Amino acid sequence: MNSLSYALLGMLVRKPCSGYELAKMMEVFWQAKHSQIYPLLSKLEEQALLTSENVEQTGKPNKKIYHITESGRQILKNWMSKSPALPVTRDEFLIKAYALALTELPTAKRLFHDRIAYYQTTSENRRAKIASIIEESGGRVPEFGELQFGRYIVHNRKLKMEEEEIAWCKWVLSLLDPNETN
Amino acid sequence: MNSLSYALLGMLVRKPCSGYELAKMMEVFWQAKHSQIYPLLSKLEEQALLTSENVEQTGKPNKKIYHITESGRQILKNWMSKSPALPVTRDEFLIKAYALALTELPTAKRLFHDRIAYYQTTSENRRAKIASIIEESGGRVPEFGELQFGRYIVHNRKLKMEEEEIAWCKWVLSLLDPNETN
DNA sequence: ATTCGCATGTAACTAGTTACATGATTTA
DNA sequence: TAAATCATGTAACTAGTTACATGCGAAT
Repeated sequence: MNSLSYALLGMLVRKPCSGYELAKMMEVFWQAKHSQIYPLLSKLEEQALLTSENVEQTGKPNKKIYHITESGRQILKNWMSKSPALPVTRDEFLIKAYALALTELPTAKRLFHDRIAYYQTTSENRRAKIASIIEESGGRVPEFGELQFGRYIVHNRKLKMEEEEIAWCKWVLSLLDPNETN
Repeated sequence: MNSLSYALLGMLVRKPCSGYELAKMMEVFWQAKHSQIYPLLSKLEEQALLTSENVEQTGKPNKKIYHITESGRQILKNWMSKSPALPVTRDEFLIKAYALALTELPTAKRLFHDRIAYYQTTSENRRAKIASIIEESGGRVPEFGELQFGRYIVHNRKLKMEEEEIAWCKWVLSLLDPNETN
């Protein structure tokens, strides 16, 4: 049982999903590839933490919908109360920021402008996502105990992070050229 | 050449270091283990991106100090101007937050309180680190072009992130118990 | 015409972790 | 006296990525 296993179980608590859907939903945590997800789902099914159901489709490939079992739910709940492993962020951009003295000013500025553009896009998508969660919850913020609560707080965390990144980039740009308004 | 290679080159631009020191300094980016770092340093030396110097010590084990070469510097500079790979954050805590509905309220609250405690410690260390960088720069904020600039902005990014995490945890706690002041 | 979305899988590889191995000095 | 710091390395393993493989329907 690695953290990806728990992530999959966690998403299946909310609703039964196909591997394909899970791969897309994994974006909130980190982007696991389908080549890692599919074999893991099989393994979790072998361990009876999941069951699967084949769904025939027309015009689209058939799919396998996974459901969490009671023992899957138990294992997840158990793991929940243990103190989590330290987070790891692997971000090449920080290496570039660290070694910034090596580049020319225009290159440095471009790096930060591109970063802002990227996070502007992701944060807009994030706001739309949060709005859709609120909509799904009948137009109000989900409360603890409701299935949507976890999703709601996690996407909010991500949004904050994305907005913070933009703010930091703007701060660095202001240091890069003290005379201009970026 | 993977991102860890560039991270090592980047840190060696600032000053020559031993593998042991580099392993500790890697904390700003992510915590790479020495078992990954030592063999990589050898490989980078084979490729002539680094040179090493043996330093005999008394009372302590001897060490190998690595220096970046001109071609190492060139390769790093070249990589700098390319657009960076997307950041990846693997954080088990987010999985727990997502599946929060599965736990009882006291467990949920403990999870967030522990998280706050952890980031309170790291953010205090971070502030000390930033203060020491400013001190090293003669008591003022380093400017673009100075070697310390990159370190300064990166540690500031980390500090913001840590403070944001605490703020988010407090927000979640306020949702968990709307009647108490956390 | 080509690319995108749907959908699932395996094979080969690279990256990262844990454990093994050693050993003196310093601090709690 | 137990643990932490300094210091470097290898072996065995797990986790994650890239590439291979297939194929229809819809949109551009």
